[in-house]
Amino acid sequence: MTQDCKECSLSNVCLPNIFDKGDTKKLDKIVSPSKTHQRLQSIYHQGDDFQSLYVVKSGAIKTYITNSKGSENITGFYLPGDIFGLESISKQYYLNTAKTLTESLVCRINYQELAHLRKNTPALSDWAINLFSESLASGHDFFTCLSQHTAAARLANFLLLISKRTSRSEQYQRKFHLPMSRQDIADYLGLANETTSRAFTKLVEKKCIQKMNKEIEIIDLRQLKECSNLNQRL
Amino acid sequence: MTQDCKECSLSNVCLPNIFDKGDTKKLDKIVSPSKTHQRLQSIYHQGDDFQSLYVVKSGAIKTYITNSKGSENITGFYLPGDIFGLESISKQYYLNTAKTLTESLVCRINYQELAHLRKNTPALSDWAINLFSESLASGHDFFTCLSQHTAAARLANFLLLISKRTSRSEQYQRKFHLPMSRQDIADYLGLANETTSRAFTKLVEKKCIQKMNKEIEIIDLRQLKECSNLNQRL
DNA sequence: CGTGCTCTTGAAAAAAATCAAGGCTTGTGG
DNA sequence: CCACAAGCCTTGATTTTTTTCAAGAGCACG
Repeated sequence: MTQDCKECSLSNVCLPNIFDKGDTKKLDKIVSPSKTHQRLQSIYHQGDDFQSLYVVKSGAIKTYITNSKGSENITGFYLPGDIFGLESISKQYYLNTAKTLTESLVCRINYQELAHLRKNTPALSDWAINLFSESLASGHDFFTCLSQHTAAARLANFLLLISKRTSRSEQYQRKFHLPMSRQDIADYLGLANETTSRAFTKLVEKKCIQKMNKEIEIIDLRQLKECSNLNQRL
Repeated sequence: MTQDCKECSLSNVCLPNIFDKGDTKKLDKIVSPSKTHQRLQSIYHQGDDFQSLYVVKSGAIKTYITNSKGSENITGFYLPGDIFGLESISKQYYLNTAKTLTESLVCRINYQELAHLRKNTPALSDWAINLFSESLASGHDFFTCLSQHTAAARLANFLLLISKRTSRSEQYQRKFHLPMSRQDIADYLGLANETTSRAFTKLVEKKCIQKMNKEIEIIDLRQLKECSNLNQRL
């Protein structure tokens, strides 16, 4: 399954206008044709040699490390348009394992070749640096999520984040789909899955949200923000 | 208090060998002379326009956001050699507030001018990208810290991280100083300060560590790692 | 229409937060 | 140099929250 980056529906998200029409050919050399992965398939493993960055075209990805008790510490969820693998560049091995949550389409970018292309294309460096900063910013959001004390506050925070990221803007998407299981959310928030489930129930009882399995609808955004405990001046 | 970057004891950490001797002059133009900040002084505030990155020369810095209950969610601690402010580049305003934990010496790097210099100095882009990846990797470490369930596991993780960062290598420093208060650690780990204090006591009782106020000594590294619950294959 | 999941709920046990008080440090001023 | 005050850290007792263990409900799929 091969295709050009310029044909890609995500091209404006992924590589915004830094190449001329002709230049996308250079890109096609370093980007492997995107590949369909079945549900729960690993893309790379913790400890593998770092070679490539990846972009989610469709579906959803989780990255996690396994702790000594055998349970997963989830370190990130990635949705369409997101790039993953960035944190592994400096150590040259993957710091975590990446696995699909649903059937997903993923492009692979050879990092060596990207770095080489960057030398002759200064704009590519600007793009990369901005991308990194966004990635740090989204990590920042998740920190605040985890440092909340109560389960309901953590979950409210989490839902707000996913809602915003689903919309790919500063707006909150009112209805959205959670591609991950309750257990994955629990592993991400540092809670037991039962606690996560009860936190969902609590948010429903408070009439902040409605849910139909993995379909979430925010009914009272203001109150959900209140539950999240975040200072929403910003 | 003015000085050259090439005279700086951190120069190999901060800007490793990418400039010729003469080239550091270019740098001196964009780096403000490092400034002494008193204890608990703010360097920038959440929401301020983003203008500069900062490097810790001595002392220690915390970044935090204030939640709706008025307590602090700490998003990072920065030790000598660390750069902070990176997560604010993409949004162009500071995502958090930075404050000194102790009297500190901090350099300010004007970001606009750095970006400009980068255009003519490709090696600077490589350096920047590596720096970002390291920053993401260290955020990654902290995720795993927060997603531990028990207070003692979180604290053990935290101490291991600080120990490693203090040594500025892959080694764990056996004796080290914690520049932050117990309350700061608690705000960072998402715990009450009493719980943090009790977790310290527990690690001492288990003979993992010894402590004298803010001076920590690891007596049994293996057991401390066990407490941290991390899978230490890597 | 079962079978195997995930998700939810309940009850009991464990952990953490809260409230309260006392001890230890540090810094200041007599 | 000592005494005292303020703040930080620790500990205890109680309340609240979360985890754990157990079981049942709902859904997806063959």
